[in-house]
Amino acid sequence: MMQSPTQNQPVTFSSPHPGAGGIVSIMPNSTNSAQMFPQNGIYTNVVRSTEQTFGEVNQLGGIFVNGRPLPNTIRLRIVELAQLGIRPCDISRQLRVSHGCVSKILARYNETGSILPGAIGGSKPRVTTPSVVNAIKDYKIRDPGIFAWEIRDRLLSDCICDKYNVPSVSSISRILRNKIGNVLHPHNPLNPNYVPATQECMKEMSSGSGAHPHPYCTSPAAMYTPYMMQPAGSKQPPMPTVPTAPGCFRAPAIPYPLYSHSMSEILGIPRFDQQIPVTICGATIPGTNNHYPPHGTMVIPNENMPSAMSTKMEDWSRVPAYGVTPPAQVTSVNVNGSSLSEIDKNSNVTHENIPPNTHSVPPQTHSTNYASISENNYLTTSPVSVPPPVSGYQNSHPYMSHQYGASQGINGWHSVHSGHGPQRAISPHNMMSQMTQGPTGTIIQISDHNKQLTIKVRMALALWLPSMFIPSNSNSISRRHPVRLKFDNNAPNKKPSNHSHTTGSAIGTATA
DNA sequence: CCCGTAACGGTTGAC
DNA sequence: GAGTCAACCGTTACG
Repeated sequence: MMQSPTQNQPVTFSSPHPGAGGIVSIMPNSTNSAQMFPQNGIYTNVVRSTEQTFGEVNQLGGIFVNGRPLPNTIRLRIVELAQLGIRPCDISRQLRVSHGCVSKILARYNETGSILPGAIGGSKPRVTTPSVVNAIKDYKIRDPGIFAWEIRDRLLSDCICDKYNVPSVSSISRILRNKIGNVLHPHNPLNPNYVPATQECMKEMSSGSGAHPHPYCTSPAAMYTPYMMQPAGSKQPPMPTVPTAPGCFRAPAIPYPLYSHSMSEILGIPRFDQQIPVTICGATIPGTNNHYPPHGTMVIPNENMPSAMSTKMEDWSRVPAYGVTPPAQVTSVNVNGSSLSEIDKNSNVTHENIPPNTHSVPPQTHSTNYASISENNYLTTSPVSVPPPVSGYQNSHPYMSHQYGASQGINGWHSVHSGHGPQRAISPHNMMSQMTQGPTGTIIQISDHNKQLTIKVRMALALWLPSMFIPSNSNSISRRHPVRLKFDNNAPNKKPSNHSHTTGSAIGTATA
């Protein structure tokens, strides 16, 4: 009964597989159709082909990826159901998520207010941040005889560090030995007993010898190396240059450790976790600090956001809907009635390319299918009449990743904004993040017209997520989304098998 | 039966 | 680039 409208069309994937040349186009046929298109939202014959790689079935019949977080949609649904008074055991059964996981997610939510999973991987954050090092340097300059343990005490008493991130005495000693020592050099201007460098010193520096056998080398280059100059061949990127913007409209220089060699930073786009407060004539612009705390709540005020949830929403744009980045993208999707592939042959949607989002879109009823959980907990779909979109946006599936506008751009996973209507540019990179929320969901909108942020529609998730979670109230979907993904209602209404679907689906097909 | 939690095997990313 | 390590994940079993 349910059949994708794209089922008669080739499905184009943007495959990360190098041998695929980046793009894979697959025409559905009798052998791969079950994997490419959901049957009642379920991908049949998928676990068998992909369970070696990812996708397992728990005791409740739910699909999970070992080691990876549940989709945000399910995490949100768990919290929503709990707030409706549904018992955790019932939530567990309904969503086919283990009760331990439900318990953990709810406990985390109650404790932190966040439904997002924690930061996976990586190392502990460094305690010897530039500010701490500078403070230590300052202490040492003011009192050259100060002991490391005294510095440690002062870091605490001056509230530069707390008991959790204060460096150890040995760390302070190492900093003093490796980084602070040259500050006390008599030729260093930071030294209270500063002695101007001699001509010989300057000559030595300009000679390009570059060899600094010890931190008290007379070369000024050595003196300033850790903080002022990057030695030749240093892996540290150079200190960012001061922007050329007018002084009253200028982001402060970012300490160089925040910079990396990522594509987005090469292009000058800050990471979402970068803390870049922007000031205009001395006043900090609210919302321009895109800092993303590990479990923090990034609250973007919006008048449409119910107060009960407004303080609980995070920056969804940064998190893939299933934790793992889908290895394939289906880009032949309908965008506001037009095939995406028609809009952009390269599978990228730019803001400029998206059809205008006119607020004069007449009220219309979509025949878009939205899946729902039936009483017997089988996943079914049914046509749902969707109210006219607010402000002309067309929504995607209510519980697929695009509900939150999550898509992956050059800066990781971004939310999607069609780029119509007034764009409020922000500094430093004209990125705007706006979060709105419907009755059960949230949309983040980010636009970046300076960088012409491209959007790759993750159809693989779009196809899969409806089978992972389905709202009980299809009318409660949020309706603002620039990309409309239509699910035809011609697919056969087939009773799903517990072991017949996983996240693989089109992904495995595309990467095969 | 429900719920909290430790153990387990797995993934991830910084170092 | 591979290895190590410590964080996280969801499932499972136990009390």
